[in-house]
Amino acid sequence: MSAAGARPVSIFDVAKRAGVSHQTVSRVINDAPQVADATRAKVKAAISELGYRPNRSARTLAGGAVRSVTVFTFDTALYGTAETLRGIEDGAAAAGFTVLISVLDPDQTYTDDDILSRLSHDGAPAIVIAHDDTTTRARRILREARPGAVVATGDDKLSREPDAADWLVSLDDRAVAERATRYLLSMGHRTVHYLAMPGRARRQDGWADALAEVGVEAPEPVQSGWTIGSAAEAAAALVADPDVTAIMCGNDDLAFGVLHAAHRAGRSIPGDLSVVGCDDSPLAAFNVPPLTTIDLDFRGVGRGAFELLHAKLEGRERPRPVWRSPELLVRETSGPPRH
Amino acid sequence: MSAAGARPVSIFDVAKRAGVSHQTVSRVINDAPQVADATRAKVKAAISELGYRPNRSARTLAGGAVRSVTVFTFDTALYGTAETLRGIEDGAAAAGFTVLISVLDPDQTYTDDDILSRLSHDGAPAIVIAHDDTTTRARRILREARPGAVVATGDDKLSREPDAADWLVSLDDRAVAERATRYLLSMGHRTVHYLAMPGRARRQDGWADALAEVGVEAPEPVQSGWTIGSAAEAAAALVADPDVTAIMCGNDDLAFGVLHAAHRAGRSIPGDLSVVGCDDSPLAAFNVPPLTTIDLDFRGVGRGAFELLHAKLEGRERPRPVWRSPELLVRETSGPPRH
DNA sequence: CGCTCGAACGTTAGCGCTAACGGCCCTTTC
DNA sequence: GAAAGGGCCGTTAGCGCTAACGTTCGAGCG
Repeated sequence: MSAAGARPVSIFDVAKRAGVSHQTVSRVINDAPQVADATRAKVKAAISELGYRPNRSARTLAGGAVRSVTVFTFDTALYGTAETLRGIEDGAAAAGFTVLISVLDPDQTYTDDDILSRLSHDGAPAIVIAHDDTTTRARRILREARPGAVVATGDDKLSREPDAADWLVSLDDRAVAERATRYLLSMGHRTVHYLAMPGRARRQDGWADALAEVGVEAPEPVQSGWTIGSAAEAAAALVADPDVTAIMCGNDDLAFGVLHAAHRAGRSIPGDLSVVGCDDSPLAAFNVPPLTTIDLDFRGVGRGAFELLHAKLEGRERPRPVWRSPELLVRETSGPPRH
Repeated sequence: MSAAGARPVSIFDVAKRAGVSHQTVSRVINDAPQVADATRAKVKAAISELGYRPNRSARTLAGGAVRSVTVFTFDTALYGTAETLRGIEDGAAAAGFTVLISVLDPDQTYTDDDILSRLSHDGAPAIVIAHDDTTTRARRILREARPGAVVATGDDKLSREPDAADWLVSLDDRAVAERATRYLLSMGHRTVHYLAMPGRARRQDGWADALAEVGVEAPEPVQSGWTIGSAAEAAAALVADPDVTAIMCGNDDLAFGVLHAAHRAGRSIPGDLSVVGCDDSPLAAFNVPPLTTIDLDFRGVGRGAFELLHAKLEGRERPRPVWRSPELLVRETSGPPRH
């Protein structure tokens, strides 16, 4: 244990104590072969006696294996991004990686340089959780600068790019929204309205596709912001309309906003109005009434994103996805229309 | 702009281009005085022409000013910790700091070395968001190793330590819970029950103190986990008891769990049962019915934590707190008891 | 007019680590 | 029994930056 203030113990201190060269110590801490067992044991003993811990900056500088990722996101507090981040952290911790966070303000415009200088060094690996325009732009900038070391999650409009398979880790948001919409249609609703969050274009596509399939013209989607309050406001007119019997929401938070607005408008759930969310956030199952939604494994996606990045860095094959597949959870905010 | 794959531009490349020494470039990027305006301009031009961006690892290694913080937390997805993290990130970004995340698993036991080796280098600064035993332990380990560079938020049992003022950034959780309990008492409830989350001992203290003030013996607090589900389960017996008319919850998530359990038990809110949360999470205002709770400015606390750390690193005075003071928000889950 | 002094730079020496290479010694092989 | 081959370890040279000290040169002074 190095005393506070004193110069931290370095690889040379360990080397002297163990009676070997500093390079041998380096070999031991990097699990390199070519070290005799006896020597290895001696070095490890010296390491723990002195409380030596490698300096990550020095390792990075000296050009060893990469051991950090920078995660770009626009909000660490939203359920989806928070869980994705958590998944990334899980994977990173298991691999001995350090995770750096860089939060991008959606209302700000960043230059290429603004984005790139947030990396710990030129060409450092990054994961972008892209759900809005700002993060999508950041993703493009980063990928241009370092195609081999940047992956992304999310489902913005640009995920349709041809090479997306190479760097995108994502659930099939289109299919997910399509399934939920079909479910509502199957309950007998004439049509389904859509409350859209910023970005996430593919969910909206899925909703539109499901309607097109049965020959129903899609009503104009209603645009909401990311907050519950903005959803309640955006949905006010929708819930006031007695002809509206089913609303599909971009995510659970928006659905809670709709539920709130519906309550204020005096409409009963699910009798007058069916509401379906997306994400299965922690509250969905415990809301009163419990929210019908789709379980999305964001944490798994985050882990998958890290693993893809890790594989790319080590030149390995793309690993197989490891997340749960989405599942429609029918609870108590949806049902057949009354009339 | 450095081409992908090619060696990134260094301070020497800039120096050559500008016709100065590398040290002059260093002075320019560090805003040091002693550089003629004309030279400074020349160097800045070279920097932008070449797309030079300083290597953070090299700067750290060379012993320049500290430019990163490691944040220790046990869950990045919980509302309180997520918002605190966000506040830290805000402050850090403004000061040009890099934020590293280190998530600690509450179910795991870490050695001193496990914790310390998560820092980017020996003695790197850290902020601990301490709400449970694991993070509290981490806080102690880190502070012992580097008292000058570790601050914490949260309100665990150990925040009563004598020197806490020096490193703790925290809301007065005791007063907050006391105020909420007093409010319930003032509505005519004979007593108030408490649903406790892990850690956060001071909130429980505040509740107990409020009861003691009016000479009511505090009922046994009910212990919950962090999840809404665990709260619903833990509160099942409580809500089934018709003598229980008011429950104070450790945070909003627990309150949602109680609301859910109460609904299942067929008790009406707030007629049969008053429920008060704590945190004012985004959903509280939009829940049906809207949740009575206390607004806590976690983001402000996070910013305050970063600013305290920053001040310590630069040897400045402790800055004044900058967060909103807590406020009781009486909404629709609380009221006078029916009988 | 020589001197001091300070502004404005340059030079040198590390920070702690890894890569690359070199050297020693003990086997193995024909 | 000499050559070839490895296993094991040491030496050297950086990575990109900053700290500390040196140097130059012109202004200001008596």
